[in-house]
Amino acid sequence: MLDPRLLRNSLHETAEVLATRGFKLDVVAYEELEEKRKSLQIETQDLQNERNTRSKSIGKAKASGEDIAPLLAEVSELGEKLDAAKDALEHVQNALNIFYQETPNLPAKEVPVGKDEADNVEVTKWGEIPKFDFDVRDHVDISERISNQAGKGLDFETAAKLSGSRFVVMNGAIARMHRALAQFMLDVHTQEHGYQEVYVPYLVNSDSLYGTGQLPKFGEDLFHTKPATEEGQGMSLIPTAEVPLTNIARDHIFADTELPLKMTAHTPCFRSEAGSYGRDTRGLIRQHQFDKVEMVQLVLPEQSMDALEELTSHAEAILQKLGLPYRKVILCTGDMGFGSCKTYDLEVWLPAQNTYREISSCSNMGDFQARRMQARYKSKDMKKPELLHTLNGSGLAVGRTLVAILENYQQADGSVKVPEALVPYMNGLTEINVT
RNA sequence: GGAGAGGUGGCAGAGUCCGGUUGAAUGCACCUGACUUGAAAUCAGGCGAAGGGUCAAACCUUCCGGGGGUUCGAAUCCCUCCCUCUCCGCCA
Repeated sequence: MLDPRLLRNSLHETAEVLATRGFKLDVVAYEELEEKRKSLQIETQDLQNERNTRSKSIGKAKASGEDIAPLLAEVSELGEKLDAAKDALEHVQNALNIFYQETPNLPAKEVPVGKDEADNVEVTKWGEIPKFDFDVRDHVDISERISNQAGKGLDFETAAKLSGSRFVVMNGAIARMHRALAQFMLDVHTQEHGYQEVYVPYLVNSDSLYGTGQLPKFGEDLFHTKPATEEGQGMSLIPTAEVPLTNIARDHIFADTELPLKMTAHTPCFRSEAGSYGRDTRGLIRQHQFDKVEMVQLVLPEQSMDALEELTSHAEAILQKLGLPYRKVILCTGDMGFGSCKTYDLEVWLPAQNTYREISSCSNMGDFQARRMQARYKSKDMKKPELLHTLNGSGLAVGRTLVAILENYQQADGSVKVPEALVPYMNGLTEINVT
């Protein structure tokens, strides 16, 4: 959520900036509502004031034994007026709330203006793109030749029987490497990057989803145990650990000395991928369920831009340690997520696709989520608590990292080398052989 | 699943039976000042949030888990939902 004052005080400038993200703010409708809100609020408060004053005098009169019947008669129609004013105000306020809730964050000034993915700007490239003197296989082909008694390394057919499309069963050394990757990432972040390891719920309530911005606008991307909009509170499967990790700060006031707070968690993530039926149907790239190691930082406002650079470098460190070539792009205004004011994507090289694919997304959300969550901090010389800033990033998406290793480390005979950094996590195994 | 207790300011904790001047006693924490070489201790004062209003104030409104109701008036009465705790049962 944006600061309401931004819309109230500099509506047109704000609308212009939002337009660079492809968001059309209905300025006329907003102004009309805001004007109504103001007059209705003043009217309502005046009526409430009158009611309060009269009620108090009734109380006094009663206490001193006077007859209160005439006083009661005076107030009789006040209640109806008040109710009408309240209803009208509530109506307008609800309409305004929709504006506030559905308006995305403002991009930082340095974010390149653009329409979509194609306008993202490459910042850096790392690593050598591997050259193969044989026909490269994609991770699905590779994994089919690495099996165990239970089945193929990546078994999509069995998963489809169990659950449906976009699920996977992993077997043997592939499953082992998947597990090893998550352990490795957690160890690096906790031991080298200063993150606190956290275990979180995978089912969350709608307040949490609202806090990080998934609701009310993006509910169809999630799996719900029952409709979250219904009364009675259905819980939803987390689409990312960002949701539980960030909401730890909800309705909390931190001492400034407690910040920055850096947290990391390994969780499964669940996404319905409602809008992507035709895309990435083969392999592990786009699944309804995937594992991810997430990093979240809660920081002082003036530190959040530096923190974004730092957090992104933490995700890069994993790719570098694994020796995976990647590039870092800054997302343009049109491609950024709803709550972000600046986002870097890390894209790993996938030989079989002959292109870079997203493996991490690191965002500074500014105070956007904090305002929704009422996540604040206070220092000794501050009179009032202020909103803190939140950041999050994948460090990394585990499934896609597995894909990248299988494809980048494949050898002519179909075997796959284990990246050096991962060998200790694979019980000393240096190579996964064809079976 | 059964039985009971409870959700109040940064925290702890009164008030709820018998509705009125209670945004809320008290303690802790915190801030300012006095005393002190400094600190501690002591004393005096201050100290919730959101919104409106103002140059700034004054001032006004709302908020005692969420929602609804009764009433001129609700932290206090009624309904409902959520959550926490204790005991019993079941269980990884």
